[in-house]
Amino acid sequence: MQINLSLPDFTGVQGNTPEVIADIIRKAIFDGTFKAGQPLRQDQIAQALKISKIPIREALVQLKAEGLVVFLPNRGALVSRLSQDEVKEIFSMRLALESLAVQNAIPNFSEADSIRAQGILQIIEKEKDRKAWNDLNWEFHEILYRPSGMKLLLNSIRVLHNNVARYLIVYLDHLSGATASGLEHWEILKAYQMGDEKKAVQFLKTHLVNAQKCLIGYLEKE
Amino acid sequence: MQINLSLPDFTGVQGNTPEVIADIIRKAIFDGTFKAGQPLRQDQIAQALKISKIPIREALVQLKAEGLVVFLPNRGALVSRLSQDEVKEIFSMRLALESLAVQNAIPNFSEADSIRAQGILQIIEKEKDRKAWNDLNWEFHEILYRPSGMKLLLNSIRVLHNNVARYLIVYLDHLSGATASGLEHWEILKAYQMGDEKKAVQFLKTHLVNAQKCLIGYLEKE
DNA sequence: CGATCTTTGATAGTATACGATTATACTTTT
DNA sequence: AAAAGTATAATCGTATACTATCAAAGATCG
Repeated sequence: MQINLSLPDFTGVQGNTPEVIADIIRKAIFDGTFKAGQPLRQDQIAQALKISKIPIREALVQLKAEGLVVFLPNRGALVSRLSQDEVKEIFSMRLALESLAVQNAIPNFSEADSIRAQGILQIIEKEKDRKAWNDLNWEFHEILYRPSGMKLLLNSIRVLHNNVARYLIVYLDHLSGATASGLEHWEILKAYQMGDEKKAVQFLKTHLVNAQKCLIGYLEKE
Repeated sequence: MQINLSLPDFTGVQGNTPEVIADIIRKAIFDGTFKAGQPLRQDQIAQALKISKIPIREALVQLKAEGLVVFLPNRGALVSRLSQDEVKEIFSMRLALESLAVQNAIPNFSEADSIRAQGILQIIEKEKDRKAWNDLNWEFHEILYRPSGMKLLLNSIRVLHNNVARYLIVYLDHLSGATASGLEHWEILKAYQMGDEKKAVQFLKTHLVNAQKCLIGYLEKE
């Protein structure tokens, strides 16, 4: 069976192939091309991208390490499913790590950062497309954390964020919660502008707890 | 050139091959067979293990995701080096995540856990071999964190721990610091036994800060 | 008619082979 | 003799080809 699998035409893109492939598959998981629990057929992806399986496999191993994919023995890779407990765990970890980032970022948070963050918050309110909304959402949070200068930390946060964001993008009508989320964003930003670590962490916590509730609620209905 | 690379003879071991290979290479990095900065020649490892390169590469990708290995374009994989900033970052992340684990573990910490932990602390004091010492050290910490029931968290902690532990094992005369470390271990355990989260976290912090000092001191001499 | 065995197709996993890139050693030229 | 250029070797990265494994459909037997 030849499933019509549309993946971006990648012709001699920069950088090493497995990384590029991993990006493509990661995005496909985000936009719902690959749904949770779905098998990722190596031959099929290889055909769609017009390359061999080897770099695909390496990309899948990378995604496995990020938690987006699981391997079953002799049955290949699937898009991972999160249990409720795992979701709670991820949000707990995010809170711990993002609080750390906030504390280290605020002292270095510049006027330029502040302006960029405001700009994003203004755009995001009007954004209807879920995927684009999520990209902007991450961009905002990245502006908050990057001034910490902690690259490893930022990367870990990104991985955790991705793991829950993909559900919010694909499965939820998040736009209902988006306005609340937007208010929380402004609160966090205000705390940043006042250099108030404690408040920033506190609003971050509210923000994460609400997102968690939203996702857990969905998982319960399943 | 045929380097005499001795890796364990792996003959039809259980589980999927790349994982097993990753274990072998990981251990080789810990015991100094592969030193920081050293290139990991795929053909060479493949020969030593009597398999092809493909599973080796997948193992290396896995280790890359764990931060133990970096890939340079067309130059293959190297054992990664940590900068001072990265070391500090890792210890900060460890503190954040291990504190979280402590808080979630203490309510579920059983009498059996307590006895096992004591046993390990008694053995570890007499252990001279660095590698064995480290294994016991991790085993102790795992007993402290596992009752949290948070598997993803535990895994993240393990990865971070590994990243700094390999320096402590291979490059440092850690036995000088081992006695201090031993005392800190007992303090943490006592706090656990009393169910005192705050104290446990506090002693954990001391423990990590001291380990960090030790490692930073070494890196400065380099 | 139902349960178990067998066969067959699909897919994962691995080895081999090859092209591309980079490092090294040697030669040549100034 | 030093520098530059070229040839050679080593190694990475990927494609192709093969084998092992699993799942499902059909066949055989009770």
